[in-house]
Amino acid sequence: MSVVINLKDVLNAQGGLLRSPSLAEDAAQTLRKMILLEKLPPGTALPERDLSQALGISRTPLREAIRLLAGEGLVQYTAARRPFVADPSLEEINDCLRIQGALEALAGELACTQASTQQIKDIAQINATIIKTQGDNTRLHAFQADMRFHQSIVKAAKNPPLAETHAKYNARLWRVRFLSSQRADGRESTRREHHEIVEALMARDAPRTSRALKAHLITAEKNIALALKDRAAITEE
Amino acid sequence: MSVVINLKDVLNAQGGLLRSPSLAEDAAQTLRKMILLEKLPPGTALPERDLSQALGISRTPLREAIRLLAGEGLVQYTAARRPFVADPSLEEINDCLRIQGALEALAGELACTQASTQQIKDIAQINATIIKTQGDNTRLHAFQADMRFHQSIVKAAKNPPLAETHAKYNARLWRVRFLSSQRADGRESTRREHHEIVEALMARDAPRTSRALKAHLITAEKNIALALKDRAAITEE
DNA sequence: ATTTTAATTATGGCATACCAAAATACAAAT
DNA sequence: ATTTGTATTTTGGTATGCCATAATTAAAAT
Repeated sequence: MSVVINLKDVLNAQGGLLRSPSLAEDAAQTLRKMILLEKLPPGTALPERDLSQALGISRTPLREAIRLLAGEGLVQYTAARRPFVADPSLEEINDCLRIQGALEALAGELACTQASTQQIKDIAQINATIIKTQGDNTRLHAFQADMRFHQSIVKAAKNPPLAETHAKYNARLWRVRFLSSQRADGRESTRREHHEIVEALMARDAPRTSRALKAHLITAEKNIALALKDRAAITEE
Repeated sequence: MSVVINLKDVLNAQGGLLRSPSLAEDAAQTLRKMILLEKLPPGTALPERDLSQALGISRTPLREAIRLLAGEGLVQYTAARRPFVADPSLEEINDCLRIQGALEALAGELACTQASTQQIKDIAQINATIIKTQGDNTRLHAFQADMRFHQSIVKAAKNPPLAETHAKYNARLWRVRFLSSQRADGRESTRREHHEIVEALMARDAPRTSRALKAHLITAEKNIALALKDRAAITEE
């Protein structure tokens, strides 16, 4: 009798409880990160063979991963169906931000009636964390907390399709939002706006929450425009 | 020398200018229609082999088609990753309708500033067509005109990502909206609400347009609930 | 008759091979 | 040197086969 090792058990033992759903989803996650961290800058071609080889998988799941990212708007196709990392114009980014604003405004309204008091407390708690982390030089953590803040509001709306669509636009906007979060400018207005959002939620005042979230997204739009202008100036040096 | 027939030319000659993008997209469109017309009722299993054979293609493009539909929410997966036609609960449908309402309200607002006067005229024209077609016994045409009405508003907003997301929710809601459009009840309120939307657009009054579209979607929500209740009563007979 | 368990089948995930079309490199002509 | 035409290579689309696991059926035990 030969000793048969169950590879899956080994992997599960290694990675704890985190299952590996499929090579395609893993690859999608890997590529997502690479795109957002600009290891794959906007405009980069994504040839199936090279990428699949680089990731150590075959073309089939890699292809599927690319389609997933295309569905999120992170990847586009040329007329000849060649995939490349999306390179959104400022207009397109603003288009997405307006959508995100409308989605979050809806989420805020719904949260006012749907959220449990615990959920609203949690939201306030996350915001408190952001303020505390303010001084840290590790901006990444603060940024991630900010993402969690908005996600928790959407989650509190208890509308799964809304959460799903919101998540897609989040992925699509992650890169530029991270970029903009590096700037110190908007920090104070962000703090104020977050406070207003939390206050409105705690008062369960739907119109006020909606307004606060829309205003917050408009501020984000401005900050991103500034961040991109700075960056363009740096790039052309 | 043998006579080589270029199959693509033959097909293009036959189908006019409509190119056949890929087997996957064709299959997706075919399946979409079958789902919406309930030739594939909610809950139906979608085994890759059977379906691909039925459509005369291999599993690879069929698989891709299914993923596309899953991205639209028309197809879901069991825990064991077996795809089946989505069977949304009334809650989920309402969730989607609220999102659609927020998206269309945004579209209406944007259209007030972005749409050309010609586009607004076109929208009014489409609505006029709907009213004229009112008496026809062929409800399908009226329904399709209604879809065009809403789509043209979204198009006039000149926000491509918005149009894309709106289209996805349209696909997702097509079946129940068609169902609800078969009922005579809401017809008069639909007419009135459409009129208000057109008026608001022509006045380029963004808040009013937004309100009118939101109200319209809430009416749709009510009508769909009634239609589904009727249908449930019929089914259990 | 019901529950357990073992064998069988069905199904999705993945790798691979081939093809047509597009992109590229190269040669020839001007 | 530039352009044009042709050969080569690259690349996405598709078909097919194998594998592991889930679902189903059959058999056995209680």
